Amino acid sequence: MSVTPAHRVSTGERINEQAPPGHLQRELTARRIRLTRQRRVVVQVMESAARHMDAEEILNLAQQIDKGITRVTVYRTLDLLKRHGLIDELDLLHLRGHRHYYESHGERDHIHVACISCGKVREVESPLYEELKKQIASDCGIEISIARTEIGGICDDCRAKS
Amino acid sequence: MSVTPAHRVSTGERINEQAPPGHLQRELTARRIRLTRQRRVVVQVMESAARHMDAEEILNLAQQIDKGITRVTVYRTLDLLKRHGLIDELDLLHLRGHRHYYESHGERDHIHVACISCGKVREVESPLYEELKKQIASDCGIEISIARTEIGGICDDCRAKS
DNA sequence: ATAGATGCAAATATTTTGCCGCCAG
DNA sequence: CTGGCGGCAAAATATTTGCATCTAT
Repeated sequence: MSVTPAHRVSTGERINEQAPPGHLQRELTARRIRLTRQRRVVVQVMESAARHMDAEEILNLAQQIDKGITRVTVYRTLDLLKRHGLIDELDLLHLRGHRHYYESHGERDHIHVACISCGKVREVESPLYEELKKQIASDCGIEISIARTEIGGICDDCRAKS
Repeated sequence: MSVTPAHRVSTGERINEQAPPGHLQRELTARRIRLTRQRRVVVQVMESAARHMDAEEILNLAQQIDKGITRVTVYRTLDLLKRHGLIDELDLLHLRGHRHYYESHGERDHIHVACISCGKVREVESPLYEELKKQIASDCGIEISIARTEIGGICDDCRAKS
């Protein structure tokens, strides 16, 4: 049994390998949630962009598509998506201040592994993690709806340099 | 193999079962860090109080011991302790806004399991978790120094009520 | 038609900083 | 004695809210 590296590093990439395109939009429609022009744009940003964007970045990308989108709408839309469990809110161990990061929620939970020296963030999945969650669910008598794991340390590259 | 419930619920209790008293203070002395009157008080609060306090609560408790402690000093001291890896900073899944919570770091990492309905937070340890961390460390080539897992869901009690 | 969304501006909340006098070592 | 620390006030960030207007369904 081994961890599955997602081979996706968060610095600058803009690829979404996980959720099918239009996933979020379809979820909203299914839930009878009003699809405004602005929500479409924010959702599009969340679907097509890399993970770990903070509200500011999301706003910038959204305004690139449609000037008439305000910060407030971004916050409100993120909150909406969050409440429906469609996106996750992370802090990535507060490595870079107290910003919050958002990412669209894929099928399976993944673990964020960050280097506290260079700031690279990898995402990994592991069967062991799924087992752990099952065990906690049964031992604590809880029906798990959110699970978040963030791990920090020094990566090989950074250790080699020092 | 089974999860070890810590039987410690975070709502209101003020017990520290984990670190020996004076642990933080001794660490600071060992590291040649100046021990001011104010730091002593904040450290005392962190050592003797329950986990999951936000800056506001820490300030209140500190001022109960010593009026002349300001919010700024609390923030600066928390930052100091954080930088030295002596306390952890959590957000507990942002269940109650964007506050940050602090707890003094015990020997072993534990998982925070929160009910998103009633807000209760339990802490559990699990051998499986230790295994998972080892696996990630070797598979990702990283020397882990921080690990944080937060799990949210509906607890039995709340499910029964609805 | 109308419930619910957005925009604007202002309010809140939270955390950080500059500067200067003070104290632990 | 002296370099780091704490207090004060103000700044910088980050997020939320009230209200009037607009729009998706």
